[in-house]
Amino acid sequence: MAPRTCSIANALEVVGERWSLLALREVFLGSTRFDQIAANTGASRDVLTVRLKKLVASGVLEKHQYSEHPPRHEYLLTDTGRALHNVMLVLKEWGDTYVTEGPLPLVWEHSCGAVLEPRVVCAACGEEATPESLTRATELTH
Amino acid sequence: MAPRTCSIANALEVVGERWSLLALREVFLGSTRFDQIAANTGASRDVLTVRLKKLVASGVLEKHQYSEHPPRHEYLLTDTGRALHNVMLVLKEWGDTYVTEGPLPLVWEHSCGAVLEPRVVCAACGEEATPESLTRATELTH
DNA sequence: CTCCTAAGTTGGCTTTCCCAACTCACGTTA
DNA sequence: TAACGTGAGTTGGGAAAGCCAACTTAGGAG
Repeated sequence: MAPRTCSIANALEVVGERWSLLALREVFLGSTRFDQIAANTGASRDVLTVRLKKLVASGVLEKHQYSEHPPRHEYLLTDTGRALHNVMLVLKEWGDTYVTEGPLPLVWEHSCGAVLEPRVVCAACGEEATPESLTRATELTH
Repeated sequence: MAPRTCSIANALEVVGERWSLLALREVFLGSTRFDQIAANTGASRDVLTVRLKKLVASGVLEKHQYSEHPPRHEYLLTDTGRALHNVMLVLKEWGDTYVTEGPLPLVWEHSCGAVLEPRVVCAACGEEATPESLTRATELTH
């Protein structure tokens, strides 16, 4: 049988390879240049080249020349890329809670003044979206 | 310089390899047996064996024997694993919006009656957590 | 001139991945 | 009791991807 098609698989097709999300993390944190991204992620330069090319081709990042003499570029988030911020927040929260030991290496403060603890809620009612509160609205064969 | 330590990297250390999240998706969807997971993800059986072992070792899944004669097992989510539901929802939402073309292959309905559109909000104030609404509460060297 | 930086490229080696076929323990069917 | 089916992996061999360090190229800076 053919594997299930779903948007999780599709999303991972774009950002699921090693180093892709970490490269994006760096851009979110303001390290937009190749050497910074390489140093801060630990990715090897050749792989990083391929990842960045793919992220640009997928419309997640764009390569922007910020100096002509000498030619220098930086990688910037597109709207599509900025939308991944959610993913990183939630993944970070899971890592904070279940994986990272000791003090958290990165903490965000929300504009309300509180340390950010992200919650995933239903846009319609504002209640938390738990596994139990969801039912499948499309039938799947399997 | 040493790469940045962060919970995103730590999380990806556990669930960032190819097939890990898709295997978890299957368990969330109720396909808890090896052959089902293999068929529905498309992962090769040897790699899937390694991934499932790692997820069990990491405390994300547990292997439960549901029949003694014949010996049969299924993979069940631990609390740690269930907490990844958020990640999948948000990743799926991103894939739905920016990657998947045509009709969405999987749609959830929330208990409030609406089709689920997940939003990531600050637990303290309930407002959406956007990149602009956040400031770093810890200093990082780089 | 020589040195330095940014942004990759290249070569060589190692590790993973993929696929199909095989195993093994048990049931079931005839 | 022999043949067949099923779940859950194992195994072998080739293809692809990843890692590392060194090299390149284009342009300042001293």
